[in-house]
Amino acid sequence: MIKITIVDIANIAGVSKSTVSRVINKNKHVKKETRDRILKVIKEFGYIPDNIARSLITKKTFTIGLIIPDIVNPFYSETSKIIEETLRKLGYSLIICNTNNQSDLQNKYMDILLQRQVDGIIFGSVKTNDKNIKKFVEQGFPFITYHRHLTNKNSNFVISDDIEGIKIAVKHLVDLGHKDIAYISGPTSFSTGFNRLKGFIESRNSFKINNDGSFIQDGGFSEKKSWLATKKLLNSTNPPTAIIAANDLMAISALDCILQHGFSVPKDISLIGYDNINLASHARIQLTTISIAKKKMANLAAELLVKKIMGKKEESKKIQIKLTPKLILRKTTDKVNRIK
Amino acid sequence: MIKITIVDIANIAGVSKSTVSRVINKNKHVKKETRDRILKVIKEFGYIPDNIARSLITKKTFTIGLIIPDIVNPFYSETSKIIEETLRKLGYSLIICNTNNQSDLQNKYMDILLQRQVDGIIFGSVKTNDKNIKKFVEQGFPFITYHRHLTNKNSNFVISDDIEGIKIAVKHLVDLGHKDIAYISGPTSFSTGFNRLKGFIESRNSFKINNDGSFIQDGGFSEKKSWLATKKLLNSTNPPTAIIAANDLMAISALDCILQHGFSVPKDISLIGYDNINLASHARIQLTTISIAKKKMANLAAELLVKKIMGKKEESKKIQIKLTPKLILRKTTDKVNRIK
DNA sequence: CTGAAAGCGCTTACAG
DNA sequence: CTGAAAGCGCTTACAG
Repeated sequence: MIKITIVDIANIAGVSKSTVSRVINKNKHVKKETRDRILKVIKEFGYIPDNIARSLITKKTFTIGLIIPDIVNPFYSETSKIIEETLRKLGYSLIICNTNNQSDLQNKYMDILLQRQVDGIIFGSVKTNDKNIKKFVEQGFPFITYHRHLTNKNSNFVISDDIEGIKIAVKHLVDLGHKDIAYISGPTSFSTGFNRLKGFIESRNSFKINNDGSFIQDGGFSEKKSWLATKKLLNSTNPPTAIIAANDLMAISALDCILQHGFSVPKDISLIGYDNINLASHARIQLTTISIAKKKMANLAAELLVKKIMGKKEESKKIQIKLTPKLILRKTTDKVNRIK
Repeated sequence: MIKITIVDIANIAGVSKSTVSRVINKNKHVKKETRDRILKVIKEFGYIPDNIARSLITKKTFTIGLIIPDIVNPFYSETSKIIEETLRKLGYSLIICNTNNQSDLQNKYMDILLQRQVDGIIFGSVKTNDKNIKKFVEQGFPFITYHRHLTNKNSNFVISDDIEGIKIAVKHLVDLGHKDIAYISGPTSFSTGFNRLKGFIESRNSFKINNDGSFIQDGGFSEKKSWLATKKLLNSTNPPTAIIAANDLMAISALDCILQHGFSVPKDISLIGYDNINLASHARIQLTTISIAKKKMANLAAELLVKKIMGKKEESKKIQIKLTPKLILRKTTDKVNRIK
């Protein structure tokens, strides 16, 4: 199949390629008859302008890169879908990159995306102190993070208020009479892990409940680590009556561990997750969790980044949005029940 | 930030841009000293060749489009991840497109991808008779389908043997003494739906078990429809003792329905899914299912498409691969137990 | 309202 | 081993 170009269309329609270009770009200054004639030829020959050639001049590729840890993680597949949909409606395509939380891979992806001249990058996961991404801030390269943020004062982000989220969870358990509440944390190198832990410590102090150091266990945002952390909590001399996990996957893994050890949820142990992934509401899971407005978050991240790229004046200032999380009550929390 | 180009590098290194180009493209015919000098300048100034300009000449974008129904469906997120990883290692980027099974959206995406000059397209979902995609076959545009195939004799695909898969499921239930086996089917406009149903009918006949017409219910590959189909089966005068669902999400939805109706699995009703998604193995699900070699499938689809694009002679022939599925025994099937 | 010319940042024969 | 020239398929001032 021979490629048909703007010159072919111009020749057939008996005009110059400049005029054809004007028609393609919906420029007003073309006589109606000329425009109609050209449009007809374009349709007849199924001409599609070459975006590569266009991009070379306009310096716009209408492509955005999305860098996330893992598309298999439901949180990221759900938000990716919203981002992709939002971007498509705005005329952009999405290049997807899974880093598996490896920073060398993330750096490689950043290079690849820059070489491909993407118009901007959305990060679904950043370490709070990521040096390479921080460079972007100085260079003025358009990017935004969602879910997690950088410490950098001028970075753009759309996140959920993670400190507040854990406070809501602790308050719920305290209201149910729990005083021995354990927390399975995520890595504090991420703002999510850091802020959620911060929220736990702060509210534990303000409620004056048991602040046993062993009640804080590292789950590394990993199902396996969470399982092991839970086991440790269950086998301790003073096991907690409630557990909060820093995300749902860890909570569900904790649930698995608790059941396998012969305990019952919520009778023996109350459990709260975080994120409200689809799986959390399944009939056999019914996990009480903290919901973050992930659709809104994803949608805003995509929309605001595009506005920034398009250079709307109002959007040239920094984007820093914090959405409010809320408690989703299901079947894994109940009044404290001290068997011992 | 001013963009640094090949001309800048050439000037600084005191050579022509042709020579710089040769170095970038790892062309042998450059004197070692010259090469080293240029490489040094490139590194010093952080020069990154512009892929857009390159693509305009080479007609290669090293970009592949992936068209799938829904990245949130675990089957597609898991296979997408493998595809993305495989492609990255081969130097390609992935543009992702969610169609939600809407054919107009699929057509729109095909136009977008063509305009962006992708080197090829991977389809994770095709209707067996899709006319627009069939056109690609005639035009010789490089593409491959995985999981589902077109009827077209010359199309490229990597699939799992779906007829065989259901036969394995039926045989397992028959071995457990089941004679009243229901089937919740997917749309037959997809090869998966068609072949799995075909497998069910064929093996039901060959085993000479109850071939009641009402035992085949349409679940449309939808959780909601599956739930309703299951309800219908449970409320019938002669309910089945076992149910096979054409995919795991439908099976898990069926499980939910069965439990909510006060029946027990597998005591009252045995249940088999299809696909073996991660969720199927969860402690609270434990779904017996048919596993398809999805990682291998995704990996092969990506690898073979790239080979085809690179024009290796051996790969210029059509790619038609059928992988063998297998039974994954868990906790949702048991010997028949006729309570009535 | 329309066209000729320059140019985007590269690669690729063609010479030497 | 290296350079000058042409060209990929467009857009964009500049003229008229």
